[in-house]
Amino acid sequence: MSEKQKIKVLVVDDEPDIVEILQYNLQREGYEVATAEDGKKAVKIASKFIPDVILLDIMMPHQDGVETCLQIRQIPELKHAFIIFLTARMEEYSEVAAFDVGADDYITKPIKPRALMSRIAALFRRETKQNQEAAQIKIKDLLIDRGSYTIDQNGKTITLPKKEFELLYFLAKNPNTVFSRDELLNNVWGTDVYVLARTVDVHIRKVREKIGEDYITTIKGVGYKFDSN
Amino acid sequence: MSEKQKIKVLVVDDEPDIVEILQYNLQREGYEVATAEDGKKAVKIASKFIPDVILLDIMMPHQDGVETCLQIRQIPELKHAFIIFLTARMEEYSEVAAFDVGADDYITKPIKPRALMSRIAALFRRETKQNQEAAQIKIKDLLIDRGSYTIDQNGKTITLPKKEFELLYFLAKNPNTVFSRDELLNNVWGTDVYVLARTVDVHIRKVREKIGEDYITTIKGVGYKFDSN
DNA sequence: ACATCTCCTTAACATTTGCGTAATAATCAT
DNA sequence: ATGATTATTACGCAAATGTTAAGGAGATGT
Repeated sequence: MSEKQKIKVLVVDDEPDIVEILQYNLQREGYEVATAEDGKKAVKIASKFIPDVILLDIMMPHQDGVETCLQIRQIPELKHAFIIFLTARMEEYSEVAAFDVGADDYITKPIKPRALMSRIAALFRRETKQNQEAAQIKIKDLLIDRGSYTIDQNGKTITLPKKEFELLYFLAKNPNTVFSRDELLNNVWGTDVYVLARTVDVHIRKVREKIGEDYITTIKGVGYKFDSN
Repeated sequence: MSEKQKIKVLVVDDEPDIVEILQYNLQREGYEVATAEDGKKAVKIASKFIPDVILLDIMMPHQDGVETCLQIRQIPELKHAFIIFLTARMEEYSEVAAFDVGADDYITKPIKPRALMSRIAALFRRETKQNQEAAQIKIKDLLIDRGSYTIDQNGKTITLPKKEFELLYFLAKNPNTVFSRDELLNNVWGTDVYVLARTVDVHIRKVREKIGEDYITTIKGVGYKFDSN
């Protein structure tokens, strides 16, 4: 799967200055940003934009952040979005029935962009792999181990660069199945990169060079497959 | 779930934001709450308040959570109170140190209120202690010892600063597993510390400088791993 | 409380590596 | 044999990492 999927952030604040600062900083960090200037618009936009993170000002005209948060949580796709409240002062904490309605965090103004950015980034850091299953593929005399990014071949350890490893991993995961170059590009490189199909050939060659010629078969006019026989 | 007598919780943290979040949520759940902003005040308040549960930040100025925990355990009435450490960093002070001084559980920040609430509730249903983890790791020609924060390499003693030690310890604890910089930040620095990912590189280099180049391998585009071969 | 020292983080610069492309050679199908 | 497809090689570039240095915050010692 492509890792380049942008994380989507919705910024909701009635002060244009703050929205702008946050938007600028978030976009610079590579997030996809939408904005709303009040609660009602926020709900509307959120239901279509489906953000991963929502920065929500508590004090807003017409409809405050708490009410807005409640409504957003009604939307099934947003049940597990991160909602971070922005609050001017802690006294407003009396209004903070915030956590009743499912806020995940809150930040007091004035907002320090840098700190906020790291905080959001931290939300999406992958959890430790400790609990994660060791993704290994055993096929023929190869042990392809995703955890260590290495291949064991009869006791010999082979290290492959990222693309080569992922190419082999994908083919080995679906043995005896032919994939066209385009299919391989989609599955290994991702759908959002534009690369010549011939690039696959080069990577196939490098993999063969390192593990040997007896694994990946060429089907002329079609593509490549990992052969388990 | 209403008890005849309210369960008393003492919250100790130097960050007012966190204290408030916890206080608010705890009170909403029907707990009686007291707070303290540092370790010394915590001991003082605890001796009068006699809480059933103590939420204790590990990192605090002047007097840290471990020392505070020790002192609290001296108080006869609090011998059997539940003490839960709040820690930003998984590896901080090692769980060993924490459980040595009588902690019952620990929770890593950022704190998700709802999760914490159910965990506290769970404390009163069953008493479960986490498994202790090894204080020493033997791998290759290294003996990594948490207690002394030192590494023995063929009889030679190497002393590492905290961050470098924690980094090496974490990698060595999960050998042959690649961790991205973000994962390392999460597990060694913690989730609420705002640091550039490249900081990891610098620490990796310093560790390599001290123990040699033959332990930590770089997987370009992925991260680092401790290699046990 | 003050001065000192250590370590952490960042920034700047150097280096390396892997990726993608293109050019050329080999192979296959008809 | 010939056109088409794939194999192989080499190379430039961009991105990732390595490396060094400096500033500052917190800890430590006096």
